[in-house]
Amino acid sequence: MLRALTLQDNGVPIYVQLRDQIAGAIGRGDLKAGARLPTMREVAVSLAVDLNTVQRAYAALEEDGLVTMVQGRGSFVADPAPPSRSRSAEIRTLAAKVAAQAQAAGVSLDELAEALRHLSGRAAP
Amino acid sequence: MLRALTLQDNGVPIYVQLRDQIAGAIGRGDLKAGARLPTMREVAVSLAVDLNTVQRAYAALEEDGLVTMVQGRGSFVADPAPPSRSRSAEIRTLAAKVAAQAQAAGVSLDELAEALRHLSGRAAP
DNA sequence: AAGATTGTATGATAAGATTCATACAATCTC
DNA sequence: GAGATTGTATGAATCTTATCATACAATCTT
Repeated sequence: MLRALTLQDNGVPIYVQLRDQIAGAIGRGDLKAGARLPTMREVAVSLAVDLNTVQRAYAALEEDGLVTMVQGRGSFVADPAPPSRSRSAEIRTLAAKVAAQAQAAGVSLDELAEALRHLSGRAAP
Repeated sequence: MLRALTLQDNGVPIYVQLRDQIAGAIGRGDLKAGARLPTMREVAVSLAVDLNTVQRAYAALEEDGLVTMVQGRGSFVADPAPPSRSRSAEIRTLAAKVAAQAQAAGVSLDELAEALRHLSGRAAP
């Protein structure tokens, strides 16, 4: 289940906030493959935001291969990971995304890398 | 010392990225109270960004009471040290979040950690 | 005092983001 | 098939971001 979307008045464009929050929910597993996303209109109304703005966020998610939209049905978490992409490219993409999160949180990449290695059970080299 | 500032093409306004990165550096202790910030012009030139944009980021930081600017002298970290609360806990939270994303993407934590190290190693000046 | 450095300011311009209003198209339910 | 739901699309208006060019003011160095 998708935790309630929230908007902050911190200069980050609304559609970026929506895109990142939903992408996070998908990556985190809160929204599993095939799960239905809230309707664009639902999001627009609940957040008092324009339908076009929500559409932009959803379109960006589709662009990233995270969701698929079907007219008349709704929007769903995409089933497969993009197959045409090489694995190393996927890793780089994830790393770039994560790097942005880390910077926003004021965490250096080295700090995060170390914390991840710690989580994985191995000690740093 | 302030770690190299970087910009990402992810829809977040440049001045917001600069503001958040510098605020993070201050909160993290990379920039201690009284320390001098890089010149607005230095930042503008090194990142190929307009002086006005950098000024906007700095003005936002001054608005938040994080830095003070003195004409002719430079910009400095404000004296009242910002409350850096439980930093290691923040890092662990971020790491857990990111770990979930990596797992959803089929990327091992070690692979991601290495990719992050790579990103951090070739940071632009 | 002179020159260089640094922050401050402005006005024009272009691109991006957001809203409003409205309409159409595909899908589902009855 | 009729009606409701949902995604798709457009065009205008407004505000925000970012750039460019230029200039001024305070401070420091010499």
